[in-house]
Amino acid sequence: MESMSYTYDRLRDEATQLLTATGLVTSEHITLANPKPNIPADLAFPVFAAAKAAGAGNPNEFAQRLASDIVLPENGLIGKVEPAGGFVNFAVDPARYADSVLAEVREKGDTFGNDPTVGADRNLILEYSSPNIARKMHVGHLRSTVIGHSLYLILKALGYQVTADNHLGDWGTQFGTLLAAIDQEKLTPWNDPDPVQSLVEIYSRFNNAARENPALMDDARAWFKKLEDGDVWARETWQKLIDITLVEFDRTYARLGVHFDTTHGESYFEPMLGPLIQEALEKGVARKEDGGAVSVHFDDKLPSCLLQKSDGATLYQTRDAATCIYRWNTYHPVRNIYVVGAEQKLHFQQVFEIVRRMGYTEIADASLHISFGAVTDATGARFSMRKGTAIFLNEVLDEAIERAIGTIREKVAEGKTEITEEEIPEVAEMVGIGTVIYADLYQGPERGIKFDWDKIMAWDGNTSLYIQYTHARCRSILRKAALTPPTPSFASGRGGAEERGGGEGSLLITPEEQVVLKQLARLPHAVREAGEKFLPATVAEWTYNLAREFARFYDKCPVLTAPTPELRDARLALVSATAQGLKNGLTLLGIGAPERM
RNA sequence: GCACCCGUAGCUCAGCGGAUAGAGCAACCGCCUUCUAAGCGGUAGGCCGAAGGUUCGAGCCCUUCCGGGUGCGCCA
Repeated sequence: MESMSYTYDRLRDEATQLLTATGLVTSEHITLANPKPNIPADLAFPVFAAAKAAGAGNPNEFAQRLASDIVLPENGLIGKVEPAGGFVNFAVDPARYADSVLAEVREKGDTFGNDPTVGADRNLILEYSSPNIARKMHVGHLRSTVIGHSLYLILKALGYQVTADNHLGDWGTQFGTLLAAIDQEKLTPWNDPDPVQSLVEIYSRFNNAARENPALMDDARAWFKKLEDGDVWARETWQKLIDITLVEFDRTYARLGVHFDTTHGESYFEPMLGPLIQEALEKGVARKEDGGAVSVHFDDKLPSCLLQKSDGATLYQTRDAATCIYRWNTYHPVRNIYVVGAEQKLHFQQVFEIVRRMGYTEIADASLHISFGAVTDATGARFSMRKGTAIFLNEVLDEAIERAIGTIREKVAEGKTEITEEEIPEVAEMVGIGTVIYADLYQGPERGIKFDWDKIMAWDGNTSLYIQYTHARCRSILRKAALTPPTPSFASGRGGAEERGGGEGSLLITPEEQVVLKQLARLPHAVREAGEKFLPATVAEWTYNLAREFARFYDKCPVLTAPTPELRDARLALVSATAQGLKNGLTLLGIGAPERM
């Protein structure tokens, strides 16, 4: 499939071609940089490496020679070439660039920024969220869910056939704990008013008791073994625990707008575990220890781990290795991605290495752990379900929506918004939940997050609310413009203006207008980069910057009352394109773009 | 002890080996008779944890150290 070419791509290609056409540099020495904001150019070519390769002594002179040898084509996107120190700087032709960008945003609409040629329909597995059954989702689950879902949207926009998998924690000794407690105390949590809360309490009560009396844990381990062995009561009870928990999880996912294609819990892979251990033993990857446990040793690079406990039960590593191989056999993905906390880095290194040693090198190479730092409280302490310090995800969402409703009502009282009473609940949800999502996505994932209500609900500056507000302002202008009769040039799109000897872009020449256009043009680049780095923050940053540049334009350049009808139309086109860009950026983050707020 | 992540403005963070290191928050000063002031402009704020090295050029790459976090078989 031929790669997709946006205006910004053509700008870069044009610069590269102009440089190579001089015969002084070859494409291998060309890397284009973004000039610093104080430099009046849009693309820069640092000549140092090329000058060296060409045997030119002085980079400054080489840059001057290059610039003077370049012949600009008549209708190209580049309008000016200038040497500056060891750089050759390219500036766009404002009118032609503006026309091209506006046209492509108008043409692509909701798909502006997408590039399906990157993924080219290849399969990709993306695992995220993966909460444990019989627990409530707390703020710690937010990161995997939100980062994962945004990556899902971004990778789909890049043309991958993405399978989103919610790898539910529905297996393991923790279920032995619950079964032991339910059995001992003859409990029926599924009949309680808040069944999942009951499970959380049962689990914590049992663990507390087990610390006093370690023999209880033996009972728990025994019950998990029974579950694995297919004990009827254990299986039925376990299924009930899953069912009652999923009801609650699904409600949370619906609020967040998060989607999954499959929800194979760990238990799904359980039938594959025996054969997997057998295969690992036969291939000499694992070995049986004296106590009966099956272990894997990795030279001195990685600490060793277990595939089977001495009582015959399996572990997390066993199930993940089986999952990995299953995914290879089922999907043959080019990437197998896990969005899981940083504390599991070693775990995934071990799993991928086990799989590699078993001969599944393709899936080992394709597998990737996208890790993120832990969420802690303001003092840096981790949230603990046991100590009752955990903040539940639904609480956070409720609080965010409450605050959004409060603020919207204030604006209604001040007469600052056209929002209707009926629209408030929907918009408050978009705004409140968007705020929570954005607070996680705007920064890179490696750092930990200190959970702070005021910060997560912050409503100034780099927040989703600012972006949504900017979008609503765009839409407001466009609504008002529709109330007055459009002039012919706007009604016929770019055609009318071009007949007058220049597109609407030729009128958008103020710095404020140009900066918005140039930022708009970069969305495809930002989306591709986000996909390459698996980093939604790239898209968040682009979207925020577009909103910021537009806010400056909004302040300086009247649209509806522009000096001439032609300029009004040209600016309306810019407003429309900006609204589209903001919406597309927010959408890729999993955040809604309200019409009014 | 070993491994990985982080260390950039008072706080939270951006910064593909390139030009004078950037945003937001907080602080201070301005701007609503004009498209939503949830906004815009301005001021102030920095030995980019430290020291060596590589390079024409280092916040970015290498080495060592310091500080914080996380993880190191019968939990997940």
